Amino acid sequence: MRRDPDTPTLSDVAEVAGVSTATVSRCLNAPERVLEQTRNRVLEAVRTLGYAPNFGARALAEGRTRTVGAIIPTMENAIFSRGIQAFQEELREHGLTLLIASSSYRPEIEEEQIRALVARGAEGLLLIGFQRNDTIRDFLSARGVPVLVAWAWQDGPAPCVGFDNRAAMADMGGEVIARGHRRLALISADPQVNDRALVRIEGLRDAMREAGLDPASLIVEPTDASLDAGGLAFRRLWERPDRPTAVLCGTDVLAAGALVMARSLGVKVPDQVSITGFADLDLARITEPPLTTMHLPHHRMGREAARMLVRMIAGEPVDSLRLDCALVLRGTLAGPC
Amino acid sequence: MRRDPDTPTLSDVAEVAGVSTATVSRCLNAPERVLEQTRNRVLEAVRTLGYAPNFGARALAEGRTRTVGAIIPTMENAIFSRGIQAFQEELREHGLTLLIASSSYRPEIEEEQIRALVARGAEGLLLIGFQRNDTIRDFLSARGVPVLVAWAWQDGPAPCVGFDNRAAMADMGGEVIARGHRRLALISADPQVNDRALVRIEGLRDAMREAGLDPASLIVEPTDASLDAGGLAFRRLWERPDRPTAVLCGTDVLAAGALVMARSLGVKVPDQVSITGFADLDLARITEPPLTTMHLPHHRMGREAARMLVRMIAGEPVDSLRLDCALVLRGTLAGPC
DNA sequence: CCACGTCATGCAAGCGGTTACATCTGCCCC
DNA sequence: GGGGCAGATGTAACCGCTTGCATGACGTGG
Repeated sequence: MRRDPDTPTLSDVAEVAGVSTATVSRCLNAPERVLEQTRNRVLEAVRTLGYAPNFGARALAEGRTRTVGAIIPTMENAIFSRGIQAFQEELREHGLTLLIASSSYRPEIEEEQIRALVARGAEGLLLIGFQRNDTIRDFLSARGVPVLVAWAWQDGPAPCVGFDNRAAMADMGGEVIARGHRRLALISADPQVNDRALVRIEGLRDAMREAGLDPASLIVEPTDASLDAGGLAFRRLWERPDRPTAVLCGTDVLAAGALVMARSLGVKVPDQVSITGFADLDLARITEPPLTTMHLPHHRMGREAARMLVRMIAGEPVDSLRLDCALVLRGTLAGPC
Repeated sequence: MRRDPDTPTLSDVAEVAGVSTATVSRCLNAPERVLEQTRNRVLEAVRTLGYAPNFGARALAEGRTRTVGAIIPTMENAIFSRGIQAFQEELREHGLTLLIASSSYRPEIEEEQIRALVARGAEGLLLIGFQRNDTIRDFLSARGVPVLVAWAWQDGPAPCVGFDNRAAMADMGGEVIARGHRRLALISADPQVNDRALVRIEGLRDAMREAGLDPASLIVEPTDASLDAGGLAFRRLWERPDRPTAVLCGTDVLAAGALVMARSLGVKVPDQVSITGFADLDLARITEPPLTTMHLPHHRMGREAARMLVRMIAGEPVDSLRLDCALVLRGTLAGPC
């Protein structure tokens, strides 16, 4: 310990106020249990000394850190930052602080970060998606850290809050097919490392099957989660001999990238090709034409996630929560030409 | 302390491995000081027990938390999330974890969050902008917590890393004026609570003065930092009898909102009005036409901020860092009609 | 063969709080 | 007057980890 020698401690305060450390501690944590006169004397000492409690000591003695952790793929994607913002706001109202880390969509980094946040005293963890290997699962359950999965909903024992990505994408697919499209493509994040992407692919295939189309005819174009990557994926699709008439995208970011690329290729949307997004971020409203997409209640999800995690930390049981999505028809979907 | 009785502690590990707690601690923190054979036995015990160190105890004994805090107005705005992402990545490489909070652009919340993060053991703080009242300044200096201001650069004693918002906006203004515009408007965040916005206004006035225009003729339209708010501000400007020929915006988000509104009002950009942004976010490339804006090196800033803060925490002196911005001419700026 | 250095490990004293329990005081009532 | 009780405060035992110092084993050179 090489702490600053002039940082005052509880016992410094106690000495100045002429009381015991117990009394000082009570003044700070349960003022009503101390005589007003004594309390004033103590608070005066606190003030003159500029005392503030030592975090480590308090955490050790009290057995809790009032801190929760969240690990998201990246803060750069608005799909996460919206929800995390709400999550943090709600946490704050419960007196909890947020420890945050990002995994860059890499499972090994996620694992490292899980360990790091737990080691930093996170009392509960918010994670994205269900995909996770057994060693880290074991670690988590051995440590008894409550984990809430967000941005995804799945029937099962693991507590989660999110959307039924599969059903939502099936809805979107149904809508596209209802417009007469038969040759569909999907620009998606890599389903190997992103289980939300995986179930969205499945959802789209469900819709095709439902409509009597061959799910195997779906062209899946996996790519990174960036604007430019979406654009490049679109170009690859467009260069195919069996060019699709509708390009669905796993996220708005990919769709926006596709749209920009279409524009620069001189392809008219939705006249020559339909494009759809997923998430209904701000950017869905600023593209031209504005993006037909699936609205996800990010804000609500973030808040609910915080509430659920608070209950889980308190040891109360929680039920997973599935939030509704809503198709938002804007300008990028039409019938095939 | 009401900790879970089956969470293993150092001495549990020590017992299982048949060594002292000191040896276990060394295995974890200075492996080279322990015989390989012993070390393996200990690590084996760590694994089977699922041991992870108790944060409070470690922080108390070691006198540090390896945690830094950042308080940003909101994570929803990509202008912050980009930089924070990079900040966190760099922090991780130094073995530090990020505690994050948001102020919603409200000084009193920022103050509360500063206290909260310091109480949670933040060893250093990243804050946005210089505006801050004295009580909280005193608190910070009394506690000796290093503070780095980011997203803004200003000559002065306070360490900071960012852009010269004033000069950058002056550049943008110069460019607009050079195209022949004389009636300028600026859609800006509220300069009362946002010092970056304030100096950007000043920068624009500098450019006007430089060009022989009356800086008082600048129409400033203050508003919230959202897409819709930008749109409404644009409409208010457009309804004025002395309609501006160029509408500069304090951020890309506002500019995108203005652009969308212009489109819905049937106003052609840049033929009837020029619009410029500030920040060069992804969304600047997806508007139609794409946005002329000021590129800010968010990523670089986030990384540098982390490096500087690490040095500050180590007690080393740091120099403020001014990063260069670059005008990006795209499609929303032209001469007046 | 012994003095001495090196290296691995153990012992135990903190680190700065919280809190169960003990103590003390003053008061009420029988 | 003494038993009992309530309320304010003090005492000290933790909480789980790090680390300076002590210990003991072993090897080396004189």
